[in-house]
Amino acid sequence: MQENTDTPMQEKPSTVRRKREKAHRERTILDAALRLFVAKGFHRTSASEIANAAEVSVGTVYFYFKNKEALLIRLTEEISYELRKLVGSEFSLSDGTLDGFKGAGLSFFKDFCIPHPEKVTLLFREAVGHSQAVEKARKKGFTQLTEDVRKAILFMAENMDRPLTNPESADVLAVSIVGIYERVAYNYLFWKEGETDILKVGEDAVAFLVAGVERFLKP
Amino acid sequence: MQENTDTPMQEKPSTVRRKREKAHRERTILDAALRLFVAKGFHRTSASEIANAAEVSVGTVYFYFKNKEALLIRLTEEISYELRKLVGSEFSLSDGTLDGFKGAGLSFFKDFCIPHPEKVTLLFREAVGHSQAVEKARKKGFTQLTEDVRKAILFMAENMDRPLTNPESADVLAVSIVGIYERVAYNYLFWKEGETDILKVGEDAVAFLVAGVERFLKP
Amino acid sequence: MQENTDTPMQEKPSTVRRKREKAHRERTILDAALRLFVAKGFHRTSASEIANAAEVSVGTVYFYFKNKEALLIRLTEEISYELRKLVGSEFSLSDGTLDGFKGAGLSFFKDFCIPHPEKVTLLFREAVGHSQAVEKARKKGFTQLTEDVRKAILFMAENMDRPLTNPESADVLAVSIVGIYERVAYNYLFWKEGETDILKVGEDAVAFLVAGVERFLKP
Amino acid sequence: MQENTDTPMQEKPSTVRRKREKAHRERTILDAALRLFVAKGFHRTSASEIANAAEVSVGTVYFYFKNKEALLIRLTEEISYELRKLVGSEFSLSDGTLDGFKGAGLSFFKDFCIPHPEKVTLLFREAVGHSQAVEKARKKGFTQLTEDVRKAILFMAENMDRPLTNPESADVLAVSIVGIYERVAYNYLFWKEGETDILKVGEDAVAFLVAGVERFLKP
DNA sequence: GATGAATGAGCATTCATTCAT
DNA sequence: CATGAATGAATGCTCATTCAT
Repeated sequence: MQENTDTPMQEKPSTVRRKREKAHRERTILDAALRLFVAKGFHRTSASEIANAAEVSVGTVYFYFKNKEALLIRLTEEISYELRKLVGSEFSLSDGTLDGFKGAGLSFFKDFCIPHPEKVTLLFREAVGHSQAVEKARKKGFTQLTEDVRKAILFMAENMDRPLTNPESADVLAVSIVGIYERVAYNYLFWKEGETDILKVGEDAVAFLVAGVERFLKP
Repeated sequence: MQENTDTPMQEKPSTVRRKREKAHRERTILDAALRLFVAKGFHRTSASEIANAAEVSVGTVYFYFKNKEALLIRLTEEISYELRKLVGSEFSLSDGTLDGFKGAGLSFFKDFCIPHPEKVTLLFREAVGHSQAVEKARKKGFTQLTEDVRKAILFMAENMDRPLTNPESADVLAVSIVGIYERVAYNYLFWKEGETDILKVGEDAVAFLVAGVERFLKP
Repeated sequence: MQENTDTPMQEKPSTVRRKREKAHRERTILDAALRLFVAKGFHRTSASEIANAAEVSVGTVYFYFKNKEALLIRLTEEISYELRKLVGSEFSLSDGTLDGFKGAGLSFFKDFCIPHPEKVTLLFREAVGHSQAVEKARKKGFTQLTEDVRKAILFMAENMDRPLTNPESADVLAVSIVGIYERVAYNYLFWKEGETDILKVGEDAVAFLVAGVERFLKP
Repeated sequence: MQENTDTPMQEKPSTVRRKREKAHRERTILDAALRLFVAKGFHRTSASEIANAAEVSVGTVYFYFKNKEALLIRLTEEISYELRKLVGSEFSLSDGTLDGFKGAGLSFFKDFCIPHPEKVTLLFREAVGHSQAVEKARKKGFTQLTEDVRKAILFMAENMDRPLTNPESADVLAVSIVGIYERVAYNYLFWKEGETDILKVGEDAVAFLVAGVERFLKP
């Protein structure tokens, strides 16, 4: 049993590979679960179906995840995080101008909804109406996203030197904006029969919400 | 064979009572189901629990409703209809002014969310993420409500002699507004820890959305 | 309330009508049950389906028949009786000659199977494998029919002055003959794909069984 | 990486044992089901009763068999196959003589009915009058058995140099013979009160049917 | 006699989860 | 770590039967 003494604390190569494989397995399972949850619904998807789709055994699914719900929670968290990172980075990229704010909004439609409709479905449909644990994750995701939007409004207001008439209103505005994103995305992505230009729709929605925000900024 | 010629086609008293009782049973079952679905979630509510809560037998539940899903669909339809009637009547009461529009919006919070939080929960949480049949009912409810809002915008625009810069945008505005209502209601009713003055919040939300609408009206 | 005194013991006209109507109702229900049992199977036919088909209420079905099983038993008995009467009368019509015996056999195919395939189905398929009570009726029907055949054999033997080599064998012959009728009918009526001339088949079967019987007659 | 080259493709001992255990479980369940179906009837036997009798859990029953019906179908198939193998082997053992033909017939009573009355019951009573799937299996079993008998007749005819007067009649003869076996077995095994010597009965039945067959052979 | 709403025992089936191998 | 057979609680739903009207 020789230890690699040159680089202490360094993990054994085999351990590294193990970790990579482990991460890979986890990913595969999560991807399969996402696909199935969206296609058939959480309740109509059984653990063994997920296992099949991921080409592992049921036991393996339960080795990586405590239970089926844990998969949904994990997906909810991941997607929430992804969305936040995307929108958040857009906001921080923006220089606190109205245009930057608009850009971030459009990015939601362009860079999230269009390339990842299944993630929209999971967040806005499949994660809804489950146990407290799932609801907690969903709430956390929405709350953080709302908080990001709220801060962006505040930052923009400060940057533009047009403070909010009532700073407390920022929260309502943020919640409203998230509500707009949510419903507009779901509506035009899944409920509209005719092919809609989601980007055109997104532009209108963003114009609408920006005007709403301006209403709360001092002149 | 004497016929009651005064009131031809009048049903026998006993038949009338039967019908009333029948309608009453249905109501009782629906009410019990609503209560349980909201309290425990649709899936964690069993048919026999509903029967118990309604003080009837399981068989009776299934005599009045094809299956458990039918209860959820029926509740979704009923609540959607109720909401539409409320908001719609407010809109039609409004005389096509911005104030009328605002009033209708506030009414949603004041006359629907506050007195019937359980209906909000059913519509915005429990009815989500189920079979196609439920989704269809949910879609229909939202679509009709959206349509009402859209027409209200158009009517207001015409009445104020400030036509929409782009009439096609009315749909996006309506969808956005519904999204605001939905998320604001859910957020402040169920997710906010501190006691929030939902009416205050509603006022801000309405001010926000009205400003958004004005942005699309020609000056 | 005048009584018709001319013909004492005569039933009141209204009572007569009642009886006729009662018998009619019963018939209608039995016919509906037969149709449904054959089409869907006994277990897959519900009492209310029978009621619907007979255009009466479930309660009425249960007024005339103790339970669903009673319908099956009654049908089994009726059809057994009908079959016996037909075959039996043919046998008694026959003058104790081989030709008479053959004629009775052919009559089974010609006058029973072809005009009433549904009765064949009930007797040979639907009445099988149920409760003891049904099995008892089925057994009785078969036993009596077998007994008729046995007596016909004995009568013919006597009449032809060719006694059975072993009189006790008559029973086995009769059972065998009934078995032939049963399976040949069922096979060619329901299991053969191609259109078979059931009468041609019947002739062969009868020739077969008559030869078998002759084997047991002294020369 | 050493390969066991002596016995390539040999399975691991544990795998082999697993397979044997699996087969054993299946057998145990089937045996329990057969016993119960015959004793109580298919419909009056519940899945959990089968599980109890087989000393496994309900889930295990459903792990091995799609549903309760699948058990009945499987039993029908197995018993049909067994019967065919027995009778078929007897026929093929027979050298195409009448005696061989008789022997095969007697074997049905001696080697099948007497040692396995429960199988007779399943085939001739419990498998009757169920869904299309069961009927299909039953039909297949009977059809194949009939076909075996038909071929035996033809073979015998050829071997004895006494061709059939009408070759097409062979099918009717075979069907008739199967009918005789079926009803004679069921009658004397389950319907006769007095203890009957089934072998004596079988001899008479076989004598009867052989005479019937001879009637169709040219002299 | 006729009705049909109400009953509730009964059952097939599913599926999340575990654990011996 | 991976497997997949085994578990059994849980539940939706049916339907024969009753009985008040």
